Amino acid sequence: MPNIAQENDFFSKVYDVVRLIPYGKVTSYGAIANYLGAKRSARMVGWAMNASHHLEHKIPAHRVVNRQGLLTGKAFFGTGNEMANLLIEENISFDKDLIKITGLENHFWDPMLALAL
DNA sequence: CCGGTGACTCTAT
DNA sequence: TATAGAGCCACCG
Repeated sequence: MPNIAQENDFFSKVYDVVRLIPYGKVTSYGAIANYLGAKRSARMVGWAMNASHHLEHKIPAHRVVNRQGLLTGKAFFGTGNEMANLLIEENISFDKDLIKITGLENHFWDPMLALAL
């Protein structure tokens, strides 16, 4: 059972959960928000990810996609298909456009279940 | 303190 | 199957 640091900041909680995403797995903004008790606040999770770029802490933000498995944040990884490439290296299957995960259910990691709230 | 902003998601048309 | 609108709420200036 992983231990989530008792962070008071919403962002920090988000980061904690994202860091716990296992290799080869992905989750959604909404799932994280839901786990944190703010299921309608997926936007905040996305925003935290945006801010994470500015941090020194490494966050596997590429493992966080939207509910459809769409790489809505790929542009934030700068050039090319870096985000998709990172995921492909983790055996995540993509469609030909390298923008959407196929068989998302196979790769989905739900913090609510995995962390057995 | 107030309001704009957003890497989302759900619902209705 | 698409598109559009509304709700959501922490952060920053």
